[in-house]
Amino acid sequence: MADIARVTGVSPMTVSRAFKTDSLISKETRDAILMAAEDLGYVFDSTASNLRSQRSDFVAVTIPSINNANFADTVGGLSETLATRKMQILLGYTNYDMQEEERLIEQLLRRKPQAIVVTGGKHTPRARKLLANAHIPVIETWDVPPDPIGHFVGFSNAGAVCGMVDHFVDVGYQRLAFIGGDVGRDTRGSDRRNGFVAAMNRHGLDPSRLIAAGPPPISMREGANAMARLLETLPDTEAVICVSDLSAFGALTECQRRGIPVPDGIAIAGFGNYEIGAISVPTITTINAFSRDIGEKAARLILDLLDGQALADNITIQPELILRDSSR
Amino acid sequence: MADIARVTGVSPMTVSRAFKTDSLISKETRDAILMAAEDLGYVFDSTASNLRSQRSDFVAVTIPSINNANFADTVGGLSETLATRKMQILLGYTNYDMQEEERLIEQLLRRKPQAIVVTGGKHTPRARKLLANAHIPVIETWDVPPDPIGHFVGFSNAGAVCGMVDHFVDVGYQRLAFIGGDVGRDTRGSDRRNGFVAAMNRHGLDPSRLIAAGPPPISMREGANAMARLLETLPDTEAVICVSDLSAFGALTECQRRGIPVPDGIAIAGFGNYEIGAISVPTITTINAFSRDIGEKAARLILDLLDGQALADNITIQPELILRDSSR
DNA sequence: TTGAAAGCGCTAACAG
DNA sequence: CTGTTAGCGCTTTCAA
Repeated sequence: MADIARVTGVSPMTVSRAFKTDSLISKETRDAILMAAEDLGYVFDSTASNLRSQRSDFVAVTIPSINNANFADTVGGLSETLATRKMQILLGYTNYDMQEEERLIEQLLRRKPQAIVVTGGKHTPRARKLLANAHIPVIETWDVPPDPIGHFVGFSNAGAVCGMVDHFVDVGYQRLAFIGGDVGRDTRGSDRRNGFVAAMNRHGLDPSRLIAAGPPPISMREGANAMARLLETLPDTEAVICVSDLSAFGALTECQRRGIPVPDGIAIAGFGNYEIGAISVPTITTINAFSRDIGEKAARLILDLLDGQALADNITIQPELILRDSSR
Repeated sequence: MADIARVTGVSPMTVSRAFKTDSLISKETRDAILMAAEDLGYVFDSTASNLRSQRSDFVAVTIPSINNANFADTVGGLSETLATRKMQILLGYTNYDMQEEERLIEQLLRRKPQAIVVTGGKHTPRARKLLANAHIPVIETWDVPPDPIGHFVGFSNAGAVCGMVDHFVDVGYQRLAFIGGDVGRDTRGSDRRNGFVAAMNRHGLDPSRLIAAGPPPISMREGANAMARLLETLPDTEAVICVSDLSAFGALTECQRRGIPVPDGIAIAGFGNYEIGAISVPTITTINAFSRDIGEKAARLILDLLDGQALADNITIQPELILRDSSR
């Protein structure tokens, strides 16, 4: 900026002003400065700007995995909405691990983000403390935390699966199974499994047909392997709910390889409304959790909180059951 | 740090040293400082650190879309390899748009990253200038640029598809088609299409069976729609190569809906070795471009360049043809 | 092994 | 509309 100021014959402060859209500065001065900047190959230094003004334009976001269309949609919604205010996302992956999440949160907070968005409502005690002490908006997503740290934008994973079980029982299925990950790591998957068990108990049905397909996330292949185990150990199962559409599709392919018709031989459902479930043959019954909406609403909430005009602290999403050809 | 220094009875400089792993400081002093820091809820300020030391721990990365398993794998490889040196990724999405890429590159460079990784070898002139002037390692990926800005880690998209056409012609297919996006936006997709046309011409076959399925990226649904058009307008097509496994799977489902057997009625191939092609029924012939390797190798190249000990400027990947059940 | 002084590049605050 | 001064929180540099 000093160089530009020298070339243009103004003070560094005026150069600084020329790069802000709002500040009052004459058009000619600004044009001359911007031209000189381009000439000199000047690149604005956000680091110095952030340090001096004590406000970054970062929003920190942690997701379990970058390679998941649902979380990608949430990040997309966040990113696009925050871009309207020139805020940038600082993204980290926890790999479905709370310890890793803690490390990541600590690292991200060092950048002094304006807000932080985390996935899920369960964290290590230290992570909770770090978030609470950061004195910035904290948004938990993809869950309805029993004890929110700050704010949340999410839905009940257990409740959503309960609704699906209710529907399946309604249309006459009795021997239902659930394919998910190993318990204890992916808390959203565990919550879905818990919702399955609770709903089965409520209906007086056997809740023990649970297949654990390995550590989350469960791939298509693991869904297929789980379906193979299910068909071999509990061949009278009438319908199976999978923790995601990806594992549900894997399960479907296993049936196709074995010549078992879906849904007449066995019904299959997934979770997450991934594109594959809408186009596979047969299409797959699923639950739409409005991934992109979660991101957009979280971003809007952040902007409102920063403006001091948030209407609500929390946003609860109503997931939608989508009935397709893989079930009756 | 001043607060911690006061509490601990040392100078701020000593506190600073306590947070570096290497620096020489007595064990007792460091322990006391770290304990005081935890007590006070101190969070290290990377912004100030970066400004003073004039080096960030950022590597900037631009990808066309976050919601793409191939690019996600590349970012995963980058991220994990760079994490070994405590470097963090600053990620941006271009949405397959060179103008947007230019804006993004400008924004990312303001953070003074240590290196920048971009997808593809085509950029606006201004973006090229910005990258060249940044005086940091620039890595182009997923392509073999005719005129590299700095370094590249990639493969020839055209060459990979050429190899696939050669194989198809070898095994007896003659009337081949290509399903891709509209020309002009996604340059990797266009390159694949060009590779198809070149190879067909080389074999003296008709290269005009080209279906444009809309602006990239092409979804499963768009692949299905394109296949419907292909079957209606050019029903004697023997095999179709799709720009990605996702569109290939969509095309496959369209055949299934119409009762057309694959590969006996028509053969289908994709690109990218997505999980879906390995598990669908039938499995889908594809090209493995080693997405994750691209990221890992780019990261390793960056680390070597920063250490001043890079063995090679560029890394050319050899894509691998994977023959599966969707083709003869 | 520790400390003192200076300053990274920008902008808040105030003055004109 | 423009300029001056000071300082954000750290680390480089030099000294002890």
